[in-house]
Amino acid sequence: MDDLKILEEGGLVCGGEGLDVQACGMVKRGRGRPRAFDPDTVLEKVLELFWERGFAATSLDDIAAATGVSRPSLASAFGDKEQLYIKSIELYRQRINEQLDTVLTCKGDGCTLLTIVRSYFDVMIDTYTGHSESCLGCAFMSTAVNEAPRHESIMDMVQNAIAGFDQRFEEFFAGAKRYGHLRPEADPKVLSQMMVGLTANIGMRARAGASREELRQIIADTTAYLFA
Amino acid sequence: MDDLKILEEGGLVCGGEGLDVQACGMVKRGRGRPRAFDPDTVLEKVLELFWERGFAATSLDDIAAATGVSRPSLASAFGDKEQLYIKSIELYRQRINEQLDTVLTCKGDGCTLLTIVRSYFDVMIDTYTGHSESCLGCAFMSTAVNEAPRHESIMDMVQNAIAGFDQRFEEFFAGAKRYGHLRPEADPKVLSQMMVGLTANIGMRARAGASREELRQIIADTTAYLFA
DNA sequence: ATATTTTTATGCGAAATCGCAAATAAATAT
DNA sequence: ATATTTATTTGCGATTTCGCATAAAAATAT
Repeated sequence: MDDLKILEEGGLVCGGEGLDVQACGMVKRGRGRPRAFDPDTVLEKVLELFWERGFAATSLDDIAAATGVSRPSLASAFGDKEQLYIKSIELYRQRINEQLDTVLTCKGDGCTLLTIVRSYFDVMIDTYTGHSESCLGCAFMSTAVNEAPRHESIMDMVQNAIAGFDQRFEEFFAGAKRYGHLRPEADPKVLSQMMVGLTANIGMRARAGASREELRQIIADTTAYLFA
Repeated sequence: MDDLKILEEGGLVCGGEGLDVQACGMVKRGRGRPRAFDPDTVLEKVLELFWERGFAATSLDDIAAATGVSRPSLASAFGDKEQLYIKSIELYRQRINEQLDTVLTCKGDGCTLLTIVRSYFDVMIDTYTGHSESCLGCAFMSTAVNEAPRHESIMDMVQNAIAGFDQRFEEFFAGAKRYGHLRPEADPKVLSQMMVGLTANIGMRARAGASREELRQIIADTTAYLFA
């Protein structure tokens, strides 16, 4: 039964009428009335709202209005407000992690540490400035960190995310060092902290209205200093 | 009349009974009933609440309960919730700025760039971890930045604070360079960004529960890398 | 067809939240 | 003393907010 639920949640929405279940892909629809919305699409919209307004200032009514999904339906699909928030931020995190997979690897020709690091920051700057009219910045730093002291589950998620970033950068620099792209005296842990620091810096500035160009300039200068 | 108000707000509370007005200092009390509370003391408590819970999750009732000052009195003394928040954060900012005055200067003997920078971070780490049972971090980064997109006045304050920090660090490093404490090829602007980045890094980690020792270690390593 | 299962729609209720207004209290000015 | 000024107290009212409970709807299973 739980297995079925997992399949449902992960799956796409089938057309419905005369469509063969097999042709539709993995999903064997369960018993009752089907969802009228796609959870991932809704979660995307939810993330947008929480990202801009923060957790506390976003009401479930706001979310219901923006998604067209009623509060009880939201609750039954995602749990209470805190769980909904966490699921939406996990979506954010997952999306960033996928981009990091793409960006934080050496792709053969003309690929230096500096170019990799800069392509990472390109991704982050786009994320921080690209999704809305208003200044969003980093959803983690700008909204989750705010709530951490009073919400244990959010605190756990934040700690987890930070640890994940740390590990990822450390492995990246350790690899770079192994392949001789890094001076032998450079410490992967220290460079990781620098990366997180620069990321935090531009994340904060982005939410305070800094332009993409401004942020790019900061990154151009600081990465040149650290990695050129 | 406006002058008088300013004097009141800035001044100390006089004992009241047989005390000579002159002996009490600058304050000539106005006409009506005197305040039953000291605005600065109240603002201190208000800051504490906002700092821990954030702006949106802190109600005026919470504040009234914690300070013993009724909501209408708070409103008449400080304005609405947003203004109250801003005034409490300005207190935070002012206190940090005073500490920066103390810390960001060369005090003669055995004073290197590294020791100055580290004493700066000592101050910040104490600020971020020292004021409460719970993990507070940086009041700006953790709470104000969250609200910036939806509150113009808070956005202005955040931009102002960031610009102030930038300027301060730039002047500091420019001075250090003038006196030969810095390699000629080092750029004050770049180092300023590094400082802000490291500050943002530990501010975020502090709110996520990082211990003082953990933060000190990060700072010891990164500052050694940058300034040793 | 009928029963079962799951989702949706509607609405209630209790609590919180904030601004405001009226009455009271405590000081100074004349 | 009396008037004036400013703060405090008390409480109302409108709105928001969230969880929950009940009824209707839409699918599948038998």
